[in-house]
Amino acid sequence: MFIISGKGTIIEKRPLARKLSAFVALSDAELSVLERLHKRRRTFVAGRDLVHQGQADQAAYILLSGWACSYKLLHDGQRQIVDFQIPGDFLGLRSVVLHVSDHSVEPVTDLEVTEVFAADLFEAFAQTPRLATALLWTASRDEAMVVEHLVGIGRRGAAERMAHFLLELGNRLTLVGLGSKAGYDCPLTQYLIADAIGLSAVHVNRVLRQLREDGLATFRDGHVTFDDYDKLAAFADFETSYLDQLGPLLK
Amino acid sequence: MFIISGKGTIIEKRPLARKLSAFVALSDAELSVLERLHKRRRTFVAGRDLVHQGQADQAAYILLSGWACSYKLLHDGQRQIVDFQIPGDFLGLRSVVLHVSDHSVEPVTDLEVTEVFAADLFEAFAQTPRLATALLWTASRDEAMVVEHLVGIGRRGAAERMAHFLLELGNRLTLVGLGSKAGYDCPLTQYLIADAIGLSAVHVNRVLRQLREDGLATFRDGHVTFDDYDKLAAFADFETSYLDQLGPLLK
DNA sequence: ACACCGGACTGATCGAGATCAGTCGACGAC
DNA sequence: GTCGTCGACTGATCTCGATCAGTCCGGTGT
Repeated sequence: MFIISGKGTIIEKRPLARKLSAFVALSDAELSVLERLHKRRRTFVAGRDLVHQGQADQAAYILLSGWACSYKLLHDGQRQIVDFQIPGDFLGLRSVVLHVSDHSVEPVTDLEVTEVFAADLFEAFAQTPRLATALLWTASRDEAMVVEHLVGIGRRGAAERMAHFLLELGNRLTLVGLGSKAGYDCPLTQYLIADAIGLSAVHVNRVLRQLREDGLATFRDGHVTFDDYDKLAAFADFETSYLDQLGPLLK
Repeated sequence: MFIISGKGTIIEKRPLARKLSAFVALSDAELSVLERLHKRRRTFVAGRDLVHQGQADQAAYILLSGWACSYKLLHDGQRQIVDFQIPGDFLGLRSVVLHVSDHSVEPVTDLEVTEVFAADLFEAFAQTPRLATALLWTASRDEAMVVEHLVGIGRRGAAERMAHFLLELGNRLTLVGLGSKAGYDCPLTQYLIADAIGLSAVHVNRVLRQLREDGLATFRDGHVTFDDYDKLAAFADFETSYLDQLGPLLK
């Protein structure tokens, strides 16, 4: 095990730093402020909620390893998964600002996170405004993703939706070193995907089969393979600009 | 014409101040910083886009009067309206942070706005951090609305979706003095509503008829009437908490 | 006075995806 | 070893909402 001493090592070990570094050249000072947020390490086991809809909570989390999902429950028991979180993502940032969580967060796999209290976060912002801007940028990017998700559910057919979903996840994972244009490991079940893209689990299965038979992508045994990345991207009308746009204030 | 001299008058004339004042007691100093943002008044005519998808722009707008909508276009010409903006709302705030707009904004009616450059906004934030927090709160609330919208399209049936849509708009309009539990004026066409809630215009019409015949709500001649507010809210499973939650840092 | 247009509205038909009702294989508990 | 469970997978049927193809009405321009 290494002691974190240099910039490179931090970026390697901290997916959040790595993600931000893809867009801003953060100074050593800024990286170390970021590093100091990672004080309180916690772990969660798969399936037990971190955050409950309606819960008043004061802490956000930075995801270090594992996958989570944020979702909303309807009165009739249906649920809509709003987004999945992967290493480097924040959990429950909006809950902190709005004081009460409007959604729940559940680990998909076992998780490692660092807990960040609102106060620590605001203090870090005060010390390094560029960091605050970088996080505002992350939040805006998250919102853009939700909007894109909305468009998908509202207007795209099931197969395009699925293709778009797989591509977006791939893109995000690549950014933190967990994926490539060839594919990525993916611990999601077909039920989880169904709840995310607004299909029934049955139909998810059929659509996956279709993508497989058309030679576009394969999802099997916890691994997504892009059989023909470009064809898949064309099929899904996948536009990456909402994902990898630089913040103007960060250049 | 009046000269704005007192707090009451500003709140009356500025829907944004009114909206924020429903959640934070802004001081006279804060209100006047807010007022000073309203320098550059502009008007737009219905139908001509303010912001184009893919456009690099530096200014955001505060809506003073009229309605707008933000939408995304798909390659095949379909569009998904992400949200409608009413007086007191920001237009294109996310575009400023991400540098490039990921969506377009079109006036539904003629508009009066004030144009705010990013620099002015950040300067105002530096002067009064509470104002920055208040706007962060607005942005979070907008995101919560998009999420709720996502849940609606993903999981609610057409009629509930419509009911929820009408109720949410009513709630938002009430906050700026343009609506009540009885109803509100609404310049939207059935085509616009269709593009927003992910239905065809034909089906919007049928669903509106159903709500009318069931004695829940009537939308006719540019006016929405809540015939039975409570029954409608129960039908739509309408939860207001995501709309009127206080920010904890603002109390 | 007439043509034209946009928005509300409607009936008939079609189709994507939900739902129902299963099978099958892997794996952990006892 | 077998029971129970969970996820992947499939065929048959049903249904919600899309699509097609109109009508009707109230402007507005000529």
